[in-house]
Amino acid sequence: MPALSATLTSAFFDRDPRKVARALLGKLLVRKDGRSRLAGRIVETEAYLGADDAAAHSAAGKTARNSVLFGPPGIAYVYFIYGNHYCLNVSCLPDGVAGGVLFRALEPVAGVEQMAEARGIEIHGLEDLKNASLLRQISSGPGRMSEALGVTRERDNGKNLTSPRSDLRIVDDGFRVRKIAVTPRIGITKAAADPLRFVVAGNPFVSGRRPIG
DNA sequence: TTATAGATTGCCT
DNA sequence: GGCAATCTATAAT
Repeated sequence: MPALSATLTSAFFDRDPRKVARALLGKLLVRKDGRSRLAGRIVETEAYLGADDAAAHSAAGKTARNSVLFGPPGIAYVYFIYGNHYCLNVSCLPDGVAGGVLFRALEPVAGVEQMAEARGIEIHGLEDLKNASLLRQISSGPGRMSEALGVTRERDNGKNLTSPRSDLRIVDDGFRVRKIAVTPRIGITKAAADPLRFVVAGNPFVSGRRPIG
């Protein structure tokens, strides 16, 4: 990791989820797992606004499940969906105001083989490490990237992502994305037309059939 | 107490 | 392209 890397602070998340979702593109999501370090570059996010967003988990008010979204910024909100998958979000806006950003896809950067193993994908040698379609299966989708990084509700929900000692953090290593595309969000039925999904244009690790841009 | 939909994925045809 | 897997929250009995 370059010398000028910095963990994002709570101030970064203390603003409109649309701004946070856009600004997160190109940052690194880093997991410290014992002696190993797993990292992926964020290439796809979705903004979930508070009270005015029918598709947001916070839309119906505060419950035990979604309380993190109503708390201070920079906290991990992890939920279990369809009986199969975990999805990772980060809370935005000040304590008392709901809002968050869903992480949807990563480009694997470090610990690629361990992430593949967590996904049940076999990687054998340099040949596979260059196999784009194989690498794509590791973390191109919210459930996939959570599995690759070992994210679960039990382990990570409520975790402060802005603490330097956290085993799950978001790091700015100076990388800047070239172009950002904005589209409607994926897999929702309410407020489905709103352009609140942000992707790195042309990046092959974005979820879905083909790259955007 | 029972039913249903859900911020998904992988396997089937 | 269709659909099952399988947990959770919430709505409907």
